[in-house]
Parts: sequence; C-alpha cells; structure tokens
Amino acid sequence: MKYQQQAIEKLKEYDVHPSIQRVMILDYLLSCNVHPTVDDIYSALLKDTPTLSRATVYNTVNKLVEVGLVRQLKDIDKKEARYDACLETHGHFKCVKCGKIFDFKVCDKLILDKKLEGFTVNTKTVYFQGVCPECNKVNS
Amino acid sequence: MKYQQQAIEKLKEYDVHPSIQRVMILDYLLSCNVHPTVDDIYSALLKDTPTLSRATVYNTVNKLVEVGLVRQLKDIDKKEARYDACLETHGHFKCVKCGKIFDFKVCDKLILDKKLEGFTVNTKTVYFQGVCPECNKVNS
DNA sequence: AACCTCTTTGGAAAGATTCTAACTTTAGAA
DNA sequence: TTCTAAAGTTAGAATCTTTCCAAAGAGGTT
Repeated sequence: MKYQQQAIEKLKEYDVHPSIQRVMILDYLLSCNVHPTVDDIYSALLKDTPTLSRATVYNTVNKLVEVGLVRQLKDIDKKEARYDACLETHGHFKCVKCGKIFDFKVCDKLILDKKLEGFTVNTKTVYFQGVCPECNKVNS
Repeated sequence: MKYQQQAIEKLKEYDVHPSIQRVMILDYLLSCNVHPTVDDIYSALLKDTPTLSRATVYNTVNKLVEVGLVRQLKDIDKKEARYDACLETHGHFKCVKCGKIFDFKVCDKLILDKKLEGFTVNTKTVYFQGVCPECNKVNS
C-alpha cells in the first residue's frame, strides 16, 4: 500500500468516493508498472481481501477510466484489457517475442495533423509492436 | 463488390487463397471506411450469402490480420474489435459524443523517441479520443 | 474419378464482461 | 446516536464475443 495516501487524494480530486476497494485498486495500479489485466488485479488483491468480487474490480476500473484517472489499453493484449494509471502522454511498445511492455515518451505536439483542427483531443494512445533489443540480440 | 478484383489480387499477393468468402470480406473492408466489427461484416454479407458462418468471418479477419492485409483495432470499441483494410500508417480519432471515427495522418518519423533505438517497430497504432468539430458546435 | 489439402460450416464451449437483486456501508439530517 | 436515502459491494446468473472442433465442401492434381 505504498501509494495509498496518493490514491485517496486522487480519488477525492476526481470526485470519486474513496472506498476501501477503490483505494486498494488504484493503489495497486499506481504501484505496478506492468499494466495489469482485471484478473491480475483481482488475483493480487484477493490475498489480502478474500471477500473481493470480480465485479467490483470491473466496476472500479470502469469508473476510474470514466473519470480519467486510468487508461484502458485493449490492443496490447489479444483478449483481456489492461489498465495503466500513468496519466502522462506516453506510448507503449510490446515485444512480440518476449511479450514485455515498454513505455516510451511521445512528443505529442508532433503527431498533430492539420486535419485535426477543430477537434478536442482528450486521450492519446500510441502503441507500437515489434521486437525489443534483447530479443533482437538473441536471434541474430 | 466494387473492390472485388483488387481484393483477389491482394489476396494472391499475400499468398492467401482467394476463396469466395475471403474475397467478399476483404472487398467489404476495402469498400467501407467505417472500420466495421465482425458482426457488422457478418450482418452485411449475410443478406447476399445466407449460408455464411460467423466462424468464417472470424477465421478470415484473423487470417487477414496475420498476413498483414488488415489491421485490428481494439481500443476503439469497448467490447468488439474493429477492422481496417487501409495499410498506410494513420491515426484514428473517435468522437466520444457521436461515436464517429475519423482517420488522420501521422507523420510517423516524428513519433520516435531516442529510447526506442535498437527496437524493431513493426506496427504503429495511434488512437485519439475526444470531441469532433460537429459535436463541438452543437454544445457551444 | 480418386485423392489430397485447404476452407467453410454450425454448434458447442470457453472466456471476458455486465447485469441483477440482495446486502452493506456511508454521509448527513434529525 | 439513530434514521434514511444514496452509493457501493457482492455472488452468481446472464450475455456477449471469440475460438474450437469435427464433419462436410471446394479446388486442384495425378
């Protein structure tokens, strides 16, 4: 519960009632850099809170996405959606060989096309796929 | 069947046997700019081919994605995956009010971060969410 | 025609997510 | 403190998307 206090403050700031479950889940998302699936979150928190329900995890992450505290990433995984509590604009790179996910910076001003004038952009998702340096070494 | 001939040629070029179903599906993807879901494709083609199976649509789009003729877009829709036959690198903008999806250009060289040196990038996905000019007008 | 391979089909099955209805907790008023 | 209404949680059923599988079909080759 490293980020418990921060989680509570963020929830309040975004007008979401900081229930025990919500704080737990946001704390977990803030503390891990691996972009977990709903099931990852559920399994991890079940140890400490055996009464936790899967539906609560779904409700909570949906709520957090809705208010903008968390980002949903669906392309990364073939089936399950993943969640990321880092709000800074950044890209995700997934290595197709080892499956690892790397975050990288995106200079978002440079992406903008003239065609997007007049559009209000709220969320930016940049997702690359390929082979990471480690796996490139192994195969060469 | 505007793109039927083009579909057949593309399939051959990518070493995919141009069966009736595959041609139909790729033709449909090439002719529509709306990034349909599997169910959209299935429903649309069922009229002309009542014997078409949902599994065939899944098999086909998976095959097309696998060989690189079509791109899968998961983030755009909350549940269903969408498919796009346009191979040029481009971004997708989804208006959260009207649900329309707009394509826009991405100058892909500009996205690259120094951190990505050594990475081999195969696929680039850029996805924005926000409000389109039309919906911006309505609410002001 | 006989044969082989690839494709399609439909239904069953699996997997992910949402719904529902009952139960619990919370915040604020009395 | 106690009451009340609203909000949140729970467990399991239900739904929806996707894949699997075995059988049937189509196309091409000898």
